[in-house]
Amino acid sequence: MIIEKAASQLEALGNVTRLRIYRVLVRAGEEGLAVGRLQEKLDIPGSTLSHHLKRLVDTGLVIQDRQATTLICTANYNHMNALIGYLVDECCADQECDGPRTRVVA
Amino acid sequence: MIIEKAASQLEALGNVTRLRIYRVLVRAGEEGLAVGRLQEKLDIPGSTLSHHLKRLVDTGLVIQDRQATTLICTANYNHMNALIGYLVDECCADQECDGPRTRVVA
DNA sequence: GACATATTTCGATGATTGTGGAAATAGCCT
DNA sequence: AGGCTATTTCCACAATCATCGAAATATGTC
Repeated sequence: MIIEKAASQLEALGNVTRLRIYRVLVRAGEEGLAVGRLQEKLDIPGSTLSHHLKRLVDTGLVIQDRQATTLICTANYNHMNALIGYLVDECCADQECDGPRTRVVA
Repeated sequence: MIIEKAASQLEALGNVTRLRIYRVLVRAGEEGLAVGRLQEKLDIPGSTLSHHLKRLVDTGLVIQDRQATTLICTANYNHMNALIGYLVDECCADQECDGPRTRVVA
């Protein structure tokens, strides 16, 4: 994981509208959700939604899969876990650490 | 955790300069690092560093503690863990989930 | 008080972002 | 081809951001 990628992913999540979108997709799980369903759930104009979705897709946090006319969006858990790992993996590397730790479990 | 706070924390981390600052502090552990030491390590103009540090402090991700003329900065692990928890806590709530999971351990 | 060091605030500039309506495109069906 | 639905691209605008030099402030020492 290079820092530019981590930063762009964090920045993608660092906007209320995009974070709402992402959380709905996280809740939706592996089945994902069509763009239209997202739009209904979130009550956002299509152009705005499309714009934000593109940013999430560009960073790899969201995957889109076309099924006929509808686009199914799913949260990419692998990228999310890599990002979280990046944030915590060097915790206290320079120092003794007694604080809480986070780890990714299978 | 309200979504506005999570988003502002993510946005704070979503900038290469601030992420570099934050990671150095994470590595530094509980002892933290003075602003001056950060500046040396990162080779950033003081005004720029101060500006970014302020954003990290405002969101709660970094704590500053004055010791005489120097300001010691430390990463706030509790806030970081709360943020990570917010990102993953509702994973697949609407669906069966076989994907990887993340949890915070003591 | 004078001075030294650490850090922040001010101010200005160019760049990027968020928003959403209108028009365009993509894919399917008959 | 024509029509229908789903989604994106285009465009414009105001708002926010990143950067950093210069000046200001804070805290301690002599």
